Amino acid sequence: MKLNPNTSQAYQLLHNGSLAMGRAERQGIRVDVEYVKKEKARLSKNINTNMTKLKGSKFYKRWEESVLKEVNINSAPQLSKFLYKVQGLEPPKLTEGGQGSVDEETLLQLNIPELNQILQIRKLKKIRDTYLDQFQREQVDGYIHPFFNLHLVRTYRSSSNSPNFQNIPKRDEEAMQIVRSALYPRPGHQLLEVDYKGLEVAISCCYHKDENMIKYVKDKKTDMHRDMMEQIFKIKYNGSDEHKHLRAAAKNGFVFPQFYGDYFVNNARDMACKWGELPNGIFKDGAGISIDDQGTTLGTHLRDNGIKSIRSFETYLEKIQYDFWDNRFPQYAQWKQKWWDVYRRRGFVDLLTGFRCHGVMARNDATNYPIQGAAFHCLLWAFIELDRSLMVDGWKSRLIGQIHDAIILDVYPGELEAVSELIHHVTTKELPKAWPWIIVPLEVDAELCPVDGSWAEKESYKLIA
DNA sequence: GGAACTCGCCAC
DNA sequence: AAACGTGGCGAGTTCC
Repeated sequence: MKLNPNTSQAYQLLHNGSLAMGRAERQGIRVDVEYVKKEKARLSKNINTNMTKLKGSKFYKRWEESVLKEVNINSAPQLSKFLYKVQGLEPPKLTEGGQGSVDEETLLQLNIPELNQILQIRKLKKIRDTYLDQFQREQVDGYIHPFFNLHLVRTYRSSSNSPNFQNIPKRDEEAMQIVRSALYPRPGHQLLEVDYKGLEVAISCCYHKDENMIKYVKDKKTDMHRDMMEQIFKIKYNGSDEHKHLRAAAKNGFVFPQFYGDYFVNNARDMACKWGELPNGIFKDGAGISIDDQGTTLGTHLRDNGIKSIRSFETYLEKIQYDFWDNRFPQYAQWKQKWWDVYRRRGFVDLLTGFRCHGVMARNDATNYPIQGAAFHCLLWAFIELDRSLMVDGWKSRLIGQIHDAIILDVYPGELEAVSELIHHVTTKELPKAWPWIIVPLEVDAELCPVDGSWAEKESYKLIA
């Protein structure tokens, strides 16, 4: 895959982007080194306690007897061999390389207490060895300086390394707390994070111009994921926590994978495993989350509606998939076909931002690359413009990083309001003016940490009053 | 002793 | 007809 900013506009974006990223890299993010050391020690103790417990189990003894050398619970091949060859269990899933998988989803499915213990140890090790270790290793005088690369990704997105600032835990509450509690703004400042809402969906509209999808993006009263939740689970959305959970299941288990090119068989399996009650998925009678005041469970509800097995859920999702592309978003579907045809004829696809993707591509790539790349370029354009503004106007606030569709700043509290307004203006007003091909409104969300507070303490924040 | 590989897992 | 996009990184393993 050849790097090819095909126009001078694209070149300028990379050039100015590199300079802006460089300035953010130089700023860095403060690390509480003492905290990191203490937290690593605490995790180590916790890991040891868990190890001791595990070693006392019959499971572990049987494992020990089956190997010549010492048992290594970090070794996927060793665990796979023990479970599927020695113990003779049926692998619920195979890896890419054809071995019995021992990833989290698989081990949960096997439903063995010792495996859950291994998962707990894995999680703590990940926090300690991937994140805290990295911060300690990479910090200089109490600051890390993550790199933000613009020249490494086939889609013209960015990447980050040393340490990677773009994969800090967020969803898992415990991991999020531990890791983000290590990161701070400069003394007397506060961290601010601004992210585009549904940026890739919005940018996809600029390519395919699907009227129904544009309506979803433009009209705040509509909600694509809520509608899909109602269709997939045959439930009227009521805003309860349980229904929010199902909305997220529809979004992350069907809608987004479909956008990336996945299909109903995988969707059905994933949703049943991830969001259902194991080991029998959402279809076990009486299992799963309750969906109303009477305590009816999702499993029962689906059975009442004729969906009695993963197989029948699959068949049902197949219909929904065809409806999704044939009726709901037909213009998006046509665009995907057209873009693939264009790639096969010419051997490349162009981005709305003046970049060109060459090289061997699979069908999904030809549509995913231009969307992913152009979406990031929106962020990059705003980043450059904000960097310039903050510098020209002599603000004390600084840009310190970027996560594909989000910008992270180190803000001087006295400038918070002015900077907020500037950010809102640049990201949602100036960008669409500069790039007229952006035909849907862009929105941003923000989160703010207390003055001298860590990144774990962020709370939702309105950019403009 | 290091390169290249697999596997697992974190983010968008 | 086919079937999930982009990264970085750690640990284990194999090969040279």
